[in-house]
Amino acid sequence: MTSYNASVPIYLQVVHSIKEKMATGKISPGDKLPSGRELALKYTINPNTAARVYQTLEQEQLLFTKRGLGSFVTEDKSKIAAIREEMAEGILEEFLAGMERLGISSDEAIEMLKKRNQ
Amino acid sequence: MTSYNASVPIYLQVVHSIKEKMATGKISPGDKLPSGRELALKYTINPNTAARVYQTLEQEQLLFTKRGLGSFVTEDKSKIAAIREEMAEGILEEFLAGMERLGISSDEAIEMLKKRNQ
Amino acid sequence: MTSYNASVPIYLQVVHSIKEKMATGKISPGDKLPSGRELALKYTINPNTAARVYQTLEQEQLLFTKRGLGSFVTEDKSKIAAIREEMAEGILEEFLAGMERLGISSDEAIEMLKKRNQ
Amino acid sequence: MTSYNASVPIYLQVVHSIKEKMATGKISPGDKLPSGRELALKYTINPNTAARVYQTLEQEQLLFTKRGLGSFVTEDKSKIAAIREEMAEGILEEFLAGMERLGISSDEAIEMLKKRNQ
DNA sequence: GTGGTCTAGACCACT
DNA sequence: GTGGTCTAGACCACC
Repeated sequence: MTSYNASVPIYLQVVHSIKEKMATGKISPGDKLPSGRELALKYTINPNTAARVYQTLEQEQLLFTKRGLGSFVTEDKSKIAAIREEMAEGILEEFLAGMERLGISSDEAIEMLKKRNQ
Repeated sequence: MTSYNASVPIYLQVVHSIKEKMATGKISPGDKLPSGRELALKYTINPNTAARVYQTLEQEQLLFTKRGLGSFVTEDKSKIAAIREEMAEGILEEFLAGMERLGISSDEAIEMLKKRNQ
Repeated sequence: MTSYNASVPIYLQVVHSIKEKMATGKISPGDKLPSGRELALKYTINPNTAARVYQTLEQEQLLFTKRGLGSFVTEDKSKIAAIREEMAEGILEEFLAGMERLGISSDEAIEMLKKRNQ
Repeated sequence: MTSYNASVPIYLQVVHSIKEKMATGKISPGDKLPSGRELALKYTINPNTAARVYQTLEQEQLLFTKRGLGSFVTEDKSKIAAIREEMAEGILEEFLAGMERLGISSDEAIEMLKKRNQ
């Protein structure tokens, strides 16, 4: 997590942070995730909040829990690919929205990118 | 009372918000800005923090202040144009950085944009 | 408590005093400046006012600040040379202005200086 | 009086201000000066302080008082000329002192003046 | 320890 | 009314 944003619930911030680690390969399919208590310490959040983080990720089938063993990143690589695309999509949206706020069209934005990339 | 917020300082957030209004033409050269006290009320910040906002913008020569009259957007349109470019640049940077974090190159990012734009 | 003093703001007085030390070589490029709290004690001003002093000098790129370490005189000697000239210029202006108020021209003022210097 | 300086007694500041008016011809030999009470109002000082101002100027024979009529600028033009020189001398001293603080000699200072005067 | 930010409230100068 | 300055005291982040 880079910067704290007051309007987004903490548990979603942590969810996002973990998704990013999955999407970027910092954690891989099958990897064990820290325990709820560890997560709570790491992000200095309430254990209940930590539990909610894993609960949310589990609902999205991005991790599975083995009773007594802990939580693990899903083995389903397509899921991982999906969140990667989803995050890319989000970044793209944000980019276009920011540009539009400045009155810059998608086409112009693409031109700027190309120029910069030369 | 309100606990300190770690992320981007409030005064810079407000500075950014005003810059955006300048860059997008929502406020124009010569326009009077709200008084420090009004700004403080509008953003529910302390008058001193509001003062710091205008102080920062004045240092960047984006506004000028007439004692006892208020603060006004600079008449220098080139300054306004400059911040528009600067902000676009910033958004662009952030976009590329986010994409890179996902392991997506500039070229790929441009392709994604094009596809989306069709 | 201490009643407000109308003349030159304290923080600018201190700024000037530090600039003079830079210009005269009493403090050199890279030197560590006293901490904000020390400065506050030294000049018996509020820590916030002391902070403003360094903040002002930093904006003029005459010092740089390392978080948690302190503030240091800029390594850029040209900046130092520039303020020396700037201060000399200011003194010169004040001199000529004072003489003019007495109805003494620049030429006459130079003559007086020469005479005195013999 | 332009700027308030805490270290100089108020009555001397006012004395200086009046001397300047004499030296620059804003008030002329024989002119009537404001009454003590008027002076006190004008500079928002205590009437006793105002009295001390005139007392000081009278000691220097720069003004004389006619009982029941008020205070008047001395008719002795040489006195006026003297304070003009005295003030010029003071400005000159201050100039050289300031330059010396910057490590600039009298000769160099004169050179700077000449250059500027071209 | 360092600097950075924020609040609360005061007084002043200018118009 | 406006902005400008200053104080007092708090909390946070970095080292």
